[in-house]
Amino acid sequence: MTITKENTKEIAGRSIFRSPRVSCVTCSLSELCLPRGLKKENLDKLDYIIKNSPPIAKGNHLYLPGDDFKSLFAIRTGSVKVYVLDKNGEEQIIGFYFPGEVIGFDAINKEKYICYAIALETLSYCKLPFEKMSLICAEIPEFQDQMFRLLSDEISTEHDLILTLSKRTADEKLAIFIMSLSNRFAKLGYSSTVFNLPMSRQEIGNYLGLAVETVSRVFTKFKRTELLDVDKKILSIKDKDALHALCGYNK
Amino acid sequence: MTITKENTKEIAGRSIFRSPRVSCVTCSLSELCLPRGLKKENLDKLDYIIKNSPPIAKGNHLYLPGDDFKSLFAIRTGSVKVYVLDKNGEEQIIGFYFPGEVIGFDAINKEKYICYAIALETLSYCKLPFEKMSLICAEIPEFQDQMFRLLSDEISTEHDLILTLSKRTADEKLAIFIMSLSNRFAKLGYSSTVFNLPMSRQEIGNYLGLAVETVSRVFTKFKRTELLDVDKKILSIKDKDALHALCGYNK
DNA sequence: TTTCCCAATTGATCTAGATCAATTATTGGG
DNA sequence: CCCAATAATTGATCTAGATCAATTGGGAAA
Repeated sequence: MTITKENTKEIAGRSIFRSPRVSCVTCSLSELCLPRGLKKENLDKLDYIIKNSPPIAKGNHLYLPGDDFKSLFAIRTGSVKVYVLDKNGEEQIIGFYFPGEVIGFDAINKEKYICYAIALETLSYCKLPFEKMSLICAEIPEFQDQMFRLLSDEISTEHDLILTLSKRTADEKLAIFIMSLSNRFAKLGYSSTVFNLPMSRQEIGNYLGLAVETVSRVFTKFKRTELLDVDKKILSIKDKDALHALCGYNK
Repeated sequence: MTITKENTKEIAGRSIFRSPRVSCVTCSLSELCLPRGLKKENLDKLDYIIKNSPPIAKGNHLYLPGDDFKSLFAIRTGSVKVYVLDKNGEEQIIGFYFPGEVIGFDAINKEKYICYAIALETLSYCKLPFEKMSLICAEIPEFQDQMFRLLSDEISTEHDLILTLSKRTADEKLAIFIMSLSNRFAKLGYSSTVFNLPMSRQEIGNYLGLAVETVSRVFTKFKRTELLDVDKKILSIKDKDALHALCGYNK
């Protein structure tokens, strides 16, 4: 099946789903997201251009490859999977993204999105029009700095993934993956030890370059050796030190 | 051995090595490098801040992890290997860079370099002081655009590497590697079919997540099947189509 | 030129993780 | 609530590529 914007259903704008107009000034993510370190008056400028979009349901796409690049997207709640399709139509996952994280940077150069971005669960997000952002960058040095930092951060994250993929065993890959989630959730103020896995085992395997069966077996092994518990989607870390040790320097 | 700036010898500034002051305006790489698409008058501003450093010899480091981040580096001639050391002190190669390419982006966020960058052969480069670059970005919109494009490009390149590392066979990895070099050399105006490999087999393997022996065996196989010839460091592509086919969508 | 030292190649064997296969949850649609 | 489709687990086997081992080749120093 070819995926198009048309066959990914948008949630109806029913009042129950209609989020209040959220501003960067009051957003709980402002210390993680784009606004980090910006002064109040600059935040207002940002608020002026950022479009606080209505939530979309699980399974909907934020963008598709080939769409004209207009905006970056900041995640407010929920999670996103970014992937491409290879020559055989096989999904190849590039990353999972959570609240406070910004996606779409890889489209800047090509002026088209080159990946698929799909909501793994009900998703609310802010749309960041890139042209306008560029203008504000030129105006507010702190904001330009912050943009460069975000881009740089994305590059660092991918360096880490590169090292994980090319030099680690299945056990290490999964430990690194879990610790990465744990750390990101902790930053968001959630528990670092008990959390929900919004993606399937299949998707974890795909992302880490492992077969599903291997992911499942490593989870079973980690349960047996009391590193963690995982029941369906709920994961709880029982021996953080041991997991951390498996990660080596990463994470 | 711990690597420090001190034990990487700088080439003496002997007249034979002293390069003429090269400006972006006259540089043959200006259509690939930072200046791409900039108007003459803006190029002059760029020239004013860019430091055209004296060449360094093979084996010298451009920067070390932990050094304060001051500058990006644009390669003028020669090639650079960027790597980190893992917990066991093992080298982990992040990338190889050639003329017209810019390195150091991953340091912006941390304000420290996080990788090693070493010259694989005699290297000439331009030093791009980041603070000053930021100022020019705010002044010249085209220049800001170009900076964003370069960062975005780096992210795309790493996406490609991620896909290569996690989903490809040894044959495919090597084909992708060779085609990537071929394409980059072609852009520089060099032959796309005959070129020099500035890195060792060991380094190719490290970069692609393969053992040296595997790299050697795949080269032998490619020679046997007439895809290419490789004698020591000189590689010549004999069947570009077949190599391209092995790459799938990449490159 | 000779010697030393790595880099590269080639062969033999081993193993982590893939693939194939079967079974048992789970989930979502009607 | 039921059923069909899908996700996850577990077991058995296979294989690409790692590892171990030995040999060859080439370049730099004297």
